[in-house]
Amino acid sequence: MTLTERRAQLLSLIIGEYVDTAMPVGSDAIVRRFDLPFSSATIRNEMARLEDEGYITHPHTSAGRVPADKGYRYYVEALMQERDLPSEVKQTIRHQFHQAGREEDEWVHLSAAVLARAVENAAVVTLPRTPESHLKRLELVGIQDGAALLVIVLQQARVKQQVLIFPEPMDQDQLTAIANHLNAAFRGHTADEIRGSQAQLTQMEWHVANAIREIMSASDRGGYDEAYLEGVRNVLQKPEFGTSDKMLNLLEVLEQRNLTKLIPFREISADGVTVMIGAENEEDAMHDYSVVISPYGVPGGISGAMAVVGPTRMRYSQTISTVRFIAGLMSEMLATYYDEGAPPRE
Amino acid sequence: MTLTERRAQLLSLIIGEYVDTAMPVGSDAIVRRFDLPFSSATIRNEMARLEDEGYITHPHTSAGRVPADKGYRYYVEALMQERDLPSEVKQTIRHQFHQAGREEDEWVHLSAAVLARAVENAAVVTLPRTPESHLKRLELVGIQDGAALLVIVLQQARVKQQVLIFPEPMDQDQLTAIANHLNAAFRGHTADEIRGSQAQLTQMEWHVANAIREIMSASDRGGYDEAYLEGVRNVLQKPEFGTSDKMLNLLEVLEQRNLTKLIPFREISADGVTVMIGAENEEDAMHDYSVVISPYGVPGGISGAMAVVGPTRMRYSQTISTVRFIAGLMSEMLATYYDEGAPPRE
DNA sequence: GTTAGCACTCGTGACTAGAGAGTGCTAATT
DNA sequence: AATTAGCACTCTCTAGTCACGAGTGCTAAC
Repeated sequence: MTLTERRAQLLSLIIGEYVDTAMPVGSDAIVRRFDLPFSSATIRNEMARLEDEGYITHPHTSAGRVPADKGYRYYVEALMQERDLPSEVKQTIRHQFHQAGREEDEWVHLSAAVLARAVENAAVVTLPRTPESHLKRLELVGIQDGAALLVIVLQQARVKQQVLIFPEPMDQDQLTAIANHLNAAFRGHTADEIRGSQAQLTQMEWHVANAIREIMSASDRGGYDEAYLEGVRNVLQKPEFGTSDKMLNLLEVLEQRNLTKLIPFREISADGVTVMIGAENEEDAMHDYSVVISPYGVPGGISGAMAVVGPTRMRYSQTISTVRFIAGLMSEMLATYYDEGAPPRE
Repeated sequence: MTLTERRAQLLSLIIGEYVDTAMPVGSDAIVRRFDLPFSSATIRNEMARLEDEGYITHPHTSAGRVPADKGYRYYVEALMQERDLPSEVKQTIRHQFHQAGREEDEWVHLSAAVLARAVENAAVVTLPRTPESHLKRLELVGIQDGAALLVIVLQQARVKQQVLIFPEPMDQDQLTAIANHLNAAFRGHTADEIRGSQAQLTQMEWHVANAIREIMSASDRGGYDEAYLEGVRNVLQKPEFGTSDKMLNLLEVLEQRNLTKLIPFREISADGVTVMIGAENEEDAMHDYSVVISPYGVPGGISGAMAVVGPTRMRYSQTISTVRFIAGLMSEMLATYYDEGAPPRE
């Protein structure tokens, strides 16, 4: 399924030109533009062959050629050379990144914004999740007579909180006592272990333990369901969309944040960047869009995914490099702070 | 500056019709549509007067009339009757709300989504903020040799976290000692009080205290800067925007989340709903949009704002009712959990 | 294998004409 | 004085026509 050298070259030129201009490229135009040592007729013949084999198409007779999904695919696999990002760009991105605030959510949000800006498309970054969370510490702080704030710290520096309502008034000393007892009983445990625990608990303690279990389970389940989305505007600006229905479809899917459906997070290879082009994506609404997606995180530990979504007409090389770079940065940051190894049982 | 009874009626009809159809309404059309006891010529005369006085305009000669900002303003002030939401609608909204999760951020996010859906426009909800935060409790949990997670609980059940890097390895006992000391010294204090404190601190303790101060100050400053935005799609769907520049302008402003600029959060009246119509908003990008905005929260305590953004052609009555209702719900929820009264100094 | 030549196809933009919706004005009517 | 009928006028919108240009596909010659 390989192309002759010349056809490959030609495909590459067509894609390059089309990506830049968003206009179908004709045989004549391309000969003049690149000073090819062939006539336009030759190019036409070659184009016809490329079309026969499905790499490019025609919007209609007598328009130029437009790359098809298969053409982009071949380009990404065989023709494109992924070059490193220019160091100024890297520097800029690093700089934007170091303005990150203190919370993990903020990093995720920021990385989505930076990515979207860098590739001029929409970017989606999921919250990272841990393989299975272990309880590190819990705290109960009274806020009203019958209510307390439950704060739990999980392995990998994740903090969760919830307001608990008690059936009867509790003072801070009682709360502290409960917290101490539960800390002693459950430190280092997973949600499942807490469920199966034989520890002797008062009714109140049991109430709290229940809440803890729920929060931890939710945290284990969660992850790819929630994500930050940035740069929708970039996509809408592209000339190929004139408030068309396609665009609204995309928006609909993107906005409901049901991204797991939309973007094949599951299919991503464990390392490196995956590209899905147009109809390769099962979701109908995505048939005119490509997704460039990469996992990030610490091997065997905390991990998430980030993706770029844009029209199939996309600068794949640059996009892939950028996603790779930002995923790397994010992984670094997480590693620095959260690489804890096996959870201790103190 | 009041209108005659009939002109007011007419204005009301024009607005009603235009809001529904998005098309300029003509004298003839309106007579037939509503079986008015006048001829279209009479209506034309009245329309001409309304136009002279600035309540409606002409896109061009020989098109029907379109309400002007001033017309909408008059409508909102004098003509519109705000009716209570149908109880099914209320019930639906309440139901969606009660699926809210555990964290305050989630409530805010959810309320934006629910609001956007209910009014079929974009919705913005700021994170609520407290007047001035008091430290309630802090916790240090080691995560690596030289790093610990600082968790601080503020008055009103706000939890903040940050990873702290120490210049030298610390074990959990040392961390706990620091936390205990600082808890004793600073419980109930504000950021300023911590800054001015005379407490004797070791170098490490001082390091931590600094971080606390910073986090608290940031939390006091913050608030209106960050917000959740939902339902952009609803606005883009409206017939009046065909990927026009106006739309992209709006998107640009909305997406950068620099909402304080965009929406006059400062001008909102302490209670009740404020409406800004078209050019009443100082921001140029907003001249074709109206904003319906309401504060929410606990009087004298935690508070934020929520707003609906849509084209000036908007169902003001329904929008106002909905915003009022959802702001009320949100306030209730906050009050239930966070109404602590004056901060205790234990 | 490459190229020149040529007929053919479509989309685009400019122009025109007619229909439709609406206005504004005037003069007649109530 | 308010209302109405009548009418000329304006402007948009749509469809139709036309010429142009970019492009293709094919054939025959190099």
